[in-house]
Amino acid sequence: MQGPIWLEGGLFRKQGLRFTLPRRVILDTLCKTKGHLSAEDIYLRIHDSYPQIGLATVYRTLELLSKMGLICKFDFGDGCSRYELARARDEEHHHHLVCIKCGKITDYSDFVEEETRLIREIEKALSRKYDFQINSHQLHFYGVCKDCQQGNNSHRAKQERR
Amino acid sequence: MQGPIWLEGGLFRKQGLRFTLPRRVILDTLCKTKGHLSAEDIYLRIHDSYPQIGLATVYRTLELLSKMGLICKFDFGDGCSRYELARARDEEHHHHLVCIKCGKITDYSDFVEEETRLIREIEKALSRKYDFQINSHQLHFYGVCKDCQQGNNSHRAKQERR
DNA sequence: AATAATAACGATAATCATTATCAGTAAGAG
DNA sequence: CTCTTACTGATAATGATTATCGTTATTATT
Repeated sequence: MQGPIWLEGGLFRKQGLRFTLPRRVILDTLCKTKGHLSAEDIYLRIHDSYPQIGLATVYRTLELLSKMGLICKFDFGDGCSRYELARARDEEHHHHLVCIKCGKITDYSDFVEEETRLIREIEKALSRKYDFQINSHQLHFYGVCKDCQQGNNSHRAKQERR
Repeated sequence: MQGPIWLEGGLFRKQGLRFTLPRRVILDTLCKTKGHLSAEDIYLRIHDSYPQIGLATVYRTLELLSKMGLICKFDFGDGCSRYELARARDEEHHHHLVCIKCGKITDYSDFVEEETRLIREIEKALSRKYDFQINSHQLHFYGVCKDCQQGNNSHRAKQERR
């Protein structure tokens, strides 16, 4: 139950917030699993070791952590938001391949250097041209994963929604 | 009430589907407004000239058109899906700037050539490496638009959801 | 043309993710 | 020790989307 950045909860106290058990546990869960978890995924994982936690608290906490910039919220179009730990600037950045059949999400870090360079340029130019203060971006590729190409689509239960 | 590609509804009949009035009207609406419309936006716009149409039909039709590849479904994180006409390969491609305060979406076409070139490369490489058949991609930039930077955030009514 | 088969419709109920409410608990300030 | 307020969990409410169902309209078949 330890994390790198938020350790000791200084980040919270600084803002008059408290670094409570639910918050610690949720951050910890995201830290261990490296992303793509929905609120309910997180709720269920935590439930084993901490059955009293409420789903509302999970949602509330995710919202808070997201606003604090500790986690990122993604929408891959499968009907719910998914969250992952925000990586520090120097850590390895990655983007996502989303299978439109089984919903599986594959991280990739290939090309990120070129990507990042181009995206930085774009951000700079767009900021100027449209007077738009850019905070973040998301790049998702959609397609059919290896397994689903062979008709073997037995991944996520929640396949056919939306 | 005419569109370029789907005219005469050959695309529909080819698949045993019918090119009905609701479908024509919905495509037409998307054609006229160039995108970013939610299902309800579309429903309301159509309602003036075609009050009998049902919201369920709008959703059903959008789903169908999306699967046919005539329109694209986007999720900008504001709590509902948004749709726009799929542009032909040779038409001008664009991406989106999303204001996290007022929800305004700005299209841009700057840099698309470089972008497209890089994205094609990435697609090719990822397809090979991960055995992933890539169909489409989405690139969104999130930030604060001109108006909202000045505290003047009087855009969409549906501002503060999510 | 008459009929059968089926695509599509509109209304409405159901579902599901998310948010709001509310009463109770616990941490920190004085 | 008490007061204030952040936080919690349970539960109700909301809102977007989907499923259901009886009806209508189109195409195929006779």
